[in-house]
Amino acid sequence: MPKQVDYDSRRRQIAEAVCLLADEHGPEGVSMRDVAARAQVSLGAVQRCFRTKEEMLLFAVHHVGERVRARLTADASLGQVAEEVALLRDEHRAQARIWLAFVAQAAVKEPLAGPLRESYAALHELLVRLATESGLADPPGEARALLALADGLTTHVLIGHLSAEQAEAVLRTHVAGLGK
Amino acid sequence: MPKQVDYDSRRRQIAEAVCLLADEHGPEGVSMRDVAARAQVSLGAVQRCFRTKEEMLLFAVHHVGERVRARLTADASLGQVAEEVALLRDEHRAQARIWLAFVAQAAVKEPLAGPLRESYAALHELLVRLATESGLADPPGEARALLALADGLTTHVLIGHLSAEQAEAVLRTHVAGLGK
DNA sequence: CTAAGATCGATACGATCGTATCGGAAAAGG
DNA sequence: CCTTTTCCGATACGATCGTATCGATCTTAG
Repeated sequence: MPKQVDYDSRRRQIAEAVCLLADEHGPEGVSMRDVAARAQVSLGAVQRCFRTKEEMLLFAVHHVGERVRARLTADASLGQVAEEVALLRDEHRAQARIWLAFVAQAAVKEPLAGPLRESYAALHELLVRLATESGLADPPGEARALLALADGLTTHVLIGHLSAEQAEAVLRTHVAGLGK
Repeated sequence: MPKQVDYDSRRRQIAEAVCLLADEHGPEGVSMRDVAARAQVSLGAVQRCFRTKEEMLLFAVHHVGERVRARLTADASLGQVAEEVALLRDEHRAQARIWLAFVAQAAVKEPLAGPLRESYAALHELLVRLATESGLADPPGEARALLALADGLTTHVLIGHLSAEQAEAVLRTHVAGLGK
């Protein structure tokens, strides 16, 4: 048997390149060739990892979801998690753009929505658990509100409608008011 | 002088076509040719109205913003406006998709962000006025929170993470809690 | 009626896209 | 050593994109 290649690690490597480019031009604006160049592999290599471009994007969405989720389980309080989800810090601005890009794409290209819903469900579950531990009434409702608020604030920061500081203040106020 | 054409009304007609197509394939996925076909004009006519595709998209963003804003000034209460902004009703689902599509595009293509910020600023101002009339403390903050919450909920409905009913419930609960 | 000029729509062009194809390099088993 | 299988990357292909060009057509002022 000849050469064997670790396709899974290569897939991740390519997914990273997809994210970098999606951050710059949006996910529809990334071409297979640019991805290949960014990932330092040939176009053929990308094609061998993913039969089609959509398959590649799908993998990338899932990949991003994993990364965000990984950062969260470490945190403890509702407020910390919310701030983490909101991706307000400068160093997470790129991740926020990627996320928004995929969300918008998913609203129009149904297949992409699957992995996204998965990620949101996981976040929701985490927030429900924390809300329950905090003794809040209606944890599912509070979780939904917090998640939507965080997402909306992130978007408004990306657009430039709010500054990161303003968004953070709004989020903190909301969390502070949760104890009724 | 020969034939004179009302370019402005044609621009609006084309913008409508852009919206219809952006709702189906996203704003990057609409081609000049498809727009022309949808607007029942020739490709040349579109080119004469807008020198470039970006110019056309920019006009379309502004156009959508106007339409949403027009529907709002009629309403009165904070809650009504919020529900209207959230675009939760089925018949506004298309507008919501268009809006999200442009927002995502703007996060990556800076020129598009201008008209969007304009629209958001107008909405913010309206909410601030209503919040002030309701005697709330910190009207700007509450307005920002409400706008972000509505936006986030809309997004989550579009993705399929929440049902319209769940989103509406969250929004109503938040508004109800505004009186402290 | 006629000439001038705005509008028209068809067509051309070059670039870029996703995908398919294919001969050769590389590596492991016989 | 040689065959076999896997991987490689260059190239080809057809479609579609945004944009530019151009002669025909229509409208109106004189």
